[in-house]
Amino acid sequence: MRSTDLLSIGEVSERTGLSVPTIRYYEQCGFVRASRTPGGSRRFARSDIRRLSFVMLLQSFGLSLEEIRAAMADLPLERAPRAADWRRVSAGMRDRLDQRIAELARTRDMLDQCIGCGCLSLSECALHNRGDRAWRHGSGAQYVLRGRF
Amino acid sequence: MRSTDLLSIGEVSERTGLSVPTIRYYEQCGFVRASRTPGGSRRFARSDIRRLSFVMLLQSFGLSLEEIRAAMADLPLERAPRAADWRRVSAGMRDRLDQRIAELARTRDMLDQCIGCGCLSLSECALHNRGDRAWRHGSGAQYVLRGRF
DNA sequence: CTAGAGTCTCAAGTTCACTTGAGATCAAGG
DNA sequence: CCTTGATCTCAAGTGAACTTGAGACTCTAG
Repeated sequence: MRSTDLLSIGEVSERTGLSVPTIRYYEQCGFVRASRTPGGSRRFARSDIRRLSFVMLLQSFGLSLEEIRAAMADLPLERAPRAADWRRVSAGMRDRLDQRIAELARTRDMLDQCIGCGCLSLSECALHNRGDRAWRHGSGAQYVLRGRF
Repeated sequence: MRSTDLLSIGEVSERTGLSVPTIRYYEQCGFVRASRTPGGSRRFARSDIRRLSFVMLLQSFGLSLEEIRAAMADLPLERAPRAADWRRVSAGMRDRLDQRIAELARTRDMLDQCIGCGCLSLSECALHNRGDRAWRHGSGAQYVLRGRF
């Protein structure tokens, strides 16, 4: 084991906490690309752990896999990302995170206000209308409006 | 129309932005309870709009319908909630919202730090381990770890 | 060399949160 | 009375994100 610094899918599973099938699924989604042994078993680079951890992090922010794919689009798949690559991607996330924090804080303040003044008219007051752009936007299937981070 | 202050499902749909089938679904979930006309059509109280708006709000925070059900559990279904009822429920949400904001802020700071120092070891550093309680918690099906707000 | 653990692929199942469809019924204007 | 639009119920379909199962192959310790 550890002849080179390549990892089996089981090792990656232990280090990330992701199940083995999930890692295969994520490879299929394009988040990582594993090389293969002559026999056909996947071998992952150490940097893939970082990649997968990042996927999990963005997921905890409420992003869908598709959004995560977009966010990580300019991390090179064919080689281990350099610090500069990570910096670029993470900086974008930082901005979105800031925005989301600000939005939640705004919502909290409005909640305080509505509760405090006793109006409670969530449907008419700013509290609900804060999301106007999103509701009823497209005509097609909407499905879940996830955390949207 | 508007003989009493009861609303048809279409009117509720227009005022909340929810589709008609979704409102029926939410009734089935127990978020609202509509009375019926002799003919069998649903009639909603005005306070049900507030209820549904609140559901949408919590959903935008990333809560699942089950979590929302739990959060709204002590809003009385059989009568229009009073200001005091809303205050109680909203106060609980306010706390969770505060916690979530703090958690996101912490994550942002750690992201800054990791990016800044160049370590980028999301898997070992505090950034990822921040969520330790959640990962690999139950042995059964986990499915999506949604926004978790 | 062999037993057992780990992997492989591919297909099908599952949960959540709805949406879509079919066919019947209700409600109100002309 | 008739038509048109809203509503009803019930069943089945959908998309996302995985999980589970079946059957075969690989790898490594003894």
